[in-house]
Parts: sequence; structure tokens; C-alpha cells
Amino acid sequence: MTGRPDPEPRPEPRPEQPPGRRPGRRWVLHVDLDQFIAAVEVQRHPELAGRPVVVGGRGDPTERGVVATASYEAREFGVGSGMPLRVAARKCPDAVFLPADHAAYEAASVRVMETLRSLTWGGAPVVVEVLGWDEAFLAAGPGADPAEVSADVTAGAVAEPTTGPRGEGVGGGTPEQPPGPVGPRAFAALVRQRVLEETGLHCSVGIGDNKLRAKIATEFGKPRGVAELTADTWAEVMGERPTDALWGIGRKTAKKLSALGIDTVAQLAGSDARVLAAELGPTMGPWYHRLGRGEDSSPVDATPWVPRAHGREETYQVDLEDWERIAEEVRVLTRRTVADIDREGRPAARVAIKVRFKPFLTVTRSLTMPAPTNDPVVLAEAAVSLLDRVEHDRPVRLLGVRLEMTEPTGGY
DNA sequence: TCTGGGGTCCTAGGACCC
DNA sequence: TCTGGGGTCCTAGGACCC
Repeated sequence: MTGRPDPEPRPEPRPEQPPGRRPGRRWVLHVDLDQFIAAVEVQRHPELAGRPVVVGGRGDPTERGVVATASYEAREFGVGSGMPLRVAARKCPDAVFLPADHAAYEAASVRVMETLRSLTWGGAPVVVEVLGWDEAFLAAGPGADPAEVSADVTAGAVAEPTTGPRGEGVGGGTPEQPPGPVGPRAFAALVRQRVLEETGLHCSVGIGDNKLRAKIATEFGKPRGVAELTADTWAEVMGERPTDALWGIGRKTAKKLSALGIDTVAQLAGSDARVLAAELGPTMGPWYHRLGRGEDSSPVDATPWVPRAHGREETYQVDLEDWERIAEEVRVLTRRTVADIDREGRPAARVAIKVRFKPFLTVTRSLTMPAPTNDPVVLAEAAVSLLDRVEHDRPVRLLGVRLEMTEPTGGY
């Protein structure tokens, strides 16, 4: 659903802190369902409990497709997301392969998010920022009592942000919400308990002093645990890890950084932001530098997500070579995508196609419509016309159509 | 390891206008 | 006139995330 984390190009206003006074700490929780898709499938098919389950594609491991989620039992065999189904079947021949069922995951997700939104913290409703099907950031709402919200953290309760407690919530797993102040660790335990009660699904919770640290902390809490990561522990916990342990740095950027002599988070934190800006771009360079230091001032924002575009794409089981057929498939994909944007009630301003040739060369072509429209025939012919701008000399393994919508008007 | 499908945002070059 | 600079839009590609 959502894309990569927002690089926050806006320069952060940096109020100098008065000497001798520490600013009040802001707590952010990140909630992440454990192996969400596999867990929903096991819930629907209890006989699968304890068995290796692999969800992806159409559920046929002999077809083209990749793993969307593998249960922990399947992961024991080396099966992981993004892996071709054929490879997963080779590694774990006894796994149960299931097709992805978006409607079921969406329904489970709605129940999880409703549960989170029903919680109060510090005497006010908690703010929930949804991040895809199975993740959310939580923060105390504007009306919350700050003293109450940070209650239990000054005690010795701060655990090492390594592996969190397993099986039960922290603090002994008391089933009732304790009366009185509820600090972040107690609140995290409550979140885990309520989500399990209401949905039957287990989750892990990361506690941080910003979204970035909370998000990374969750990884240390998995599965079924809670972990904490703050400015105080950042350097110790993250310093020697590779840069792609950070949320927003992947394989490619890690390689570019490595070429600059930056391999660890500590090296990134100590790097020269101007050099990063020159090498990696004026927005991304400084942002990477801030990632290395664990800095993130973005707010937990409950504003509902408004999609900018919808797209449909399909990898064909057999490569296509007939360009009449290819044009027809583009029309089919366009009609499906028009149905998606019709649900948003906004017309398309731009049309883009994606063509993946054999073996794996991908090109995109796009155009701006003379006027925004949601006429499926007009959009389909616009998409088909873009095919004229690609080479016709190789077999096609994937086609995609994307429709970029006009900005929402703000009205109903 | 023969590599899905749904998204988001950034970058860079060229066109075009003033 | 042999040569500007800034702003904006369009387009293609890249990277990342779930």
C-alpha cells in the first residue's frame, strides 16, 4: 500500500534546547503482525497449524510466481519472501502452497486496525497510522497526559533491545489493563494482548523515541515480543550493523555507500552529509545521513491514505509474441485498472504501461492525457498507443498498466 | 534463485517559456 | 547575437517498501 518511508525533504526546524533541560521524550510504538498472511491462512485452515505454509501467486509452485509470506515452519527450510515458488518447492517439498487471498487479508487487517484505534493511552484515544495490511505506528493522542504516557520508563524496566520476551506480554502478561499510569512498555503489552483477544493474531511491538527507531526495534522483538530502541541505545545497538539494516536503505544504496567507504550504520552516521548529497542527490543524501543517526521527526499521522495511482500488471505463464494479443491484454488490464480508479471517484490524468521482455528487461512508457478521463475505451486506446513506443522484436513476459489520478479535490 | 504485484518518491534530461 | 538563467512540465528510469 504505502511506499518507502518519506525522506522528509523539509528541513527540520531545530529549536535549541535550553541548557540543563532535556526535552520531553516522545514515544512511538510500531505494531507488526507476526507472519500475518500465513497466520490468517492458518486461522482459516486450523489443520495447517504447525505445518510449513507458503502463500504466493496462484498457489501452484510449478507456475511463475514468488513467495508472499512463509510461515516460520517454512522459513526453517530457507524459504523466504520474494523467492520464486519453484525454488521454495525445491527447498521445502512438503510445504502447503496457497494462493494469495487479498479479500481475506484485508478483512483481517481491518479488524486489527479497528482494535488499535479503540485503545486509549494517557486518557486519550491513541493516534494510529496504518502502514499496509499488517503494520501501524501508534502515538499518544493530543489530549493524553504526558506524565502518564511516559510513566514506567525511568525505572529499570528498559530491556536490552535484543530479542524481546517471547510467548507472553512483557510485565508478566497481566490480562487486565493495569490501573493508573501506563508507560510505553505496559502499553505495548496491552496492545499485544488486545490484538490477540480481538483477532486471534500475534504481533510484535517496537518502542522508540521516533518512528524510525520504533520500526527497527520491532525486528528485535519478533516474534511475539516487545523491544525498545532510543537515542540512548542507537549507537550501541545499530552502530556495527550494515547500512541496509536501516528502513529505506536497500541493496543498491548499500552498495553505493560501500563504494564511498561506508559499510556500517556508525560510518554512515559519521559521514559528511555534503558528500552524500553530492553523490546520492540533494534530498536522499542528507536523508541517509539522518537515517544513520536514527533521526526522524515525522509525526505519527492518522490521516487516511489517499492513493495517487492504481495499476494492474500480470506476468504471463507463457511469454507473449503476438502483438495483437499483447494489445488486447493491455486493454484488459486497462479495464481492470479503470474499475479501481472508479472506486476512488477520480479520473486519470496520466497513463503508463510497463513491458517486461524476455529474459527480464523492463521498460515503461507514459503520456499525459489531453484532459483527465475515466472513459475505459479512451484510456485503453491511450495505453495501446504507448505500445508503439517499444521494440516489438522480443517475447513479452509481463504487461502492466498504471493510471495516475488527478489530485483529490478535498470535497466529498 | 530464471526472478509477483501493489504502491511511493526521487532524479535527470529535454522542451518550452520568459 | 554563438549565447543567459530560472521555472515548470513531461518523460523514463531507479530504488525501496509491504
